[in-house]
Amino acid sequence: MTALSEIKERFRPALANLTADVEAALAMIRPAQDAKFGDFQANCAMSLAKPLGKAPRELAQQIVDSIQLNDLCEPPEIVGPGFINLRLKSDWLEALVQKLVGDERIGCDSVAEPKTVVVDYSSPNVAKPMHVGHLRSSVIGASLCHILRFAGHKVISDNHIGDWGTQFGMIIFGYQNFVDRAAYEADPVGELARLYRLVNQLADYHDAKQKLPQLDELIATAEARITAAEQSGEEPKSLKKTLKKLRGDLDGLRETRQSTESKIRAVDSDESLAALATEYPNIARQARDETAKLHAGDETNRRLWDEFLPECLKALDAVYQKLGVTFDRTLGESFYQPLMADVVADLKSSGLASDSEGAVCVFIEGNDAPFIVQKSDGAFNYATTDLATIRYRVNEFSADAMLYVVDTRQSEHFKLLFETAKRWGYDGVDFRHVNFGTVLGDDGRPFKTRSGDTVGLESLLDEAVSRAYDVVIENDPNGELDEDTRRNVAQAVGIGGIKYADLHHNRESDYVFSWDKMLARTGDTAAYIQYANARTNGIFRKGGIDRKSLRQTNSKIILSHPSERALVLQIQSFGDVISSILTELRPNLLTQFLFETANSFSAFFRDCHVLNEEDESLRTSRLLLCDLTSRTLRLGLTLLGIDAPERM
RNA sequence: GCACCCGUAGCUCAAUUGGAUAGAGCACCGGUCUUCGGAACCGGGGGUUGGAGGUUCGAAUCCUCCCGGGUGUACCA
Repeated sequence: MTALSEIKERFRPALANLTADVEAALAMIRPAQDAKFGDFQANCAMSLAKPLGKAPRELAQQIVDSIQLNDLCEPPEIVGPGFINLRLKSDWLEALVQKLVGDERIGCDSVAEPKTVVVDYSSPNVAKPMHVGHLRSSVIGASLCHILRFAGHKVISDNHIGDWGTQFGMIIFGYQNFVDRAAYEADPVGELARLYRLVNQLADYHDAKQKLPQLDELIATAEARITAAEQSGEEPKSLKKTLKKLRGDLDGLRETRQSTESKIRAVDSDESLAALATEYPNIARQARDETAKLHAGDETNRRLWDEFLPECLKALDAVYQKLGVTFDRTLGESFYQPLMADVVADLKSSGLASDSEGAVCVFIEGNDAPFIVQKSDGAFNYATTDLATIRYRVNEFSADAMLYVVDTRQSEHFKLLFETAKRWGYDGVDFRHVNFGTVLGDDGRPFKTRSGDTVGLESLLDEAVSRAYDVVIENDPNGELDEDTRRNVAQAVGIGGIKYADLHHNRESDYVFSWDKMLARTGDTAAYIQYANARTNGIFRKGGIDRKSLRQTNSKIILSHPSERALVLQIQSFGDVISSILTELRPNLLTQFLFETANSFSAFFRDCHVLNEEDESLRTSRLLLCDLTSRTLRLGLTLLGIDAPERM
């Protein structure tokens, strides 16, 4: 229970008499935006008044009069157009906190109806090393799993890895033609990654060469259009617009041409690459053929796949270990291959899918592009896999809900997927595309290295830890921490910093990646919250106080100072925050809560002495608050997937 | 062309989904310290929420138009 949930229950019967949609009205009872308005505010009177033909303030008074709040709040105030301002009575708040100090869940109730939720996140392609693009999916997905599980749901986290796509054909082809045995023996995954890049580069090269003349043609046409428009005698206003559009197109084409050219130049300027390019003019098709052979059950390719895959998985595991992310299942695309033909046959026989231009498609009205479940060459694609996956998850796990923590750019795919799945019979499943924005560099473009490559995730994590280690040393000039502790703190602060930076942004927006902000010694960072927690630990260490037995004393909580009151008011809202996250799936609500909690603690710590407090009962009460704060911070960080070092 | 998204302080981002005077962090300026842990705390300046209309008790949020930017768009995932 939280104060807010209790207030809502008191309001419920009164509001039920006034509206059919009680939940909507209850949702308008909220924490006060400003402390001067009290602790909570009910904003429902204004919107309810109109349909009832009443004056809002009058209605507010009527609501207040019909509710029993004496024990809970000071007399409510009706202000402005009809706000109802509520302030908790101190003894009620003290009694509430009294329960929290002995409660591992910090007042957060388990959900009444636990659901089976499959969370699909991270999902890298095993053929290429993980990069910064996988960060958000992994971090947000893992955090949502923790939170859903904590709330009482049955959660199955699933890493839907790409282990069957066209990229694998590239590796196989590369391995058969270009492998460096010694390098492969020493570091199989490193060599496979090199082969992938090589084949990809050569394929891109030929593709670029082929496209260049077309591009030049397009550019010429675009230029001609601009000239024509300029001479068309169009009205100035609309001409300006037309020109702007045309010039934008032209710029885009030129940019494409430039990158196309540089791909060609990169190969041409390297003698051995150029030779390979000449030797393998059809490398893209050859790689595709290897993929097709693999899918068709070719023995050699299957054997290679069996050989490569465990190595790739091992490499992924190493990254996940550094990141501190785990999965219940790792069921990749290959796992669903045996089910694919049935899926398509089923869709066809039920009339959902039909042939079009040689491909098997599901058409959803209102969408231009069809949902292609089988390509014209007979191969299946990710749409097919995703449908097979849905069927499997419902059959095997009895999934009630599926969350897909995937880049927002794939929203159309999921729109079509969910719609198709519903028509296919899975309309009882709660599908959610938990979309997120792109990680940008400080130039506002997707985060890349200086040379234009994507940033490898593993090196990113290593750098974070190493930078954090430098900060740890800097902050510990007297060497109070031993080397092991230093390393642990660096790990927690570095990895935690990356995660926190990611999670504290609203997941739907893009954000700019910044080392300085993530690991800053000041501000809204993981380190700030970890530090607040470490400070509370310091108090118990210094006081030689055993926290377990402290909790068992069951001493009375005394709120003698506004900062104490503010701190507990903040902490008791933990359950409200968790329940918001359950519906909105936004971990940034939790980072915000933790930052505010750490802030409130700092104020409390400044204003209220703990160890030096002479009044024994007040001292114990404050120690209990320190313990409660620390447990809240630790639990919150854990739910984000961030470690909370004992000291730092 | 069509569809979707975004534009908030110098910078990076919030804003409980229509609530009261739009908030944080960074940066900048000024302050706190015989430190229960200074990786801390307090104060200050900084805004026509891209622009113009509209809807209503009330708009950053909803509607229309305009300006600026991004993404996706038939067989990659």
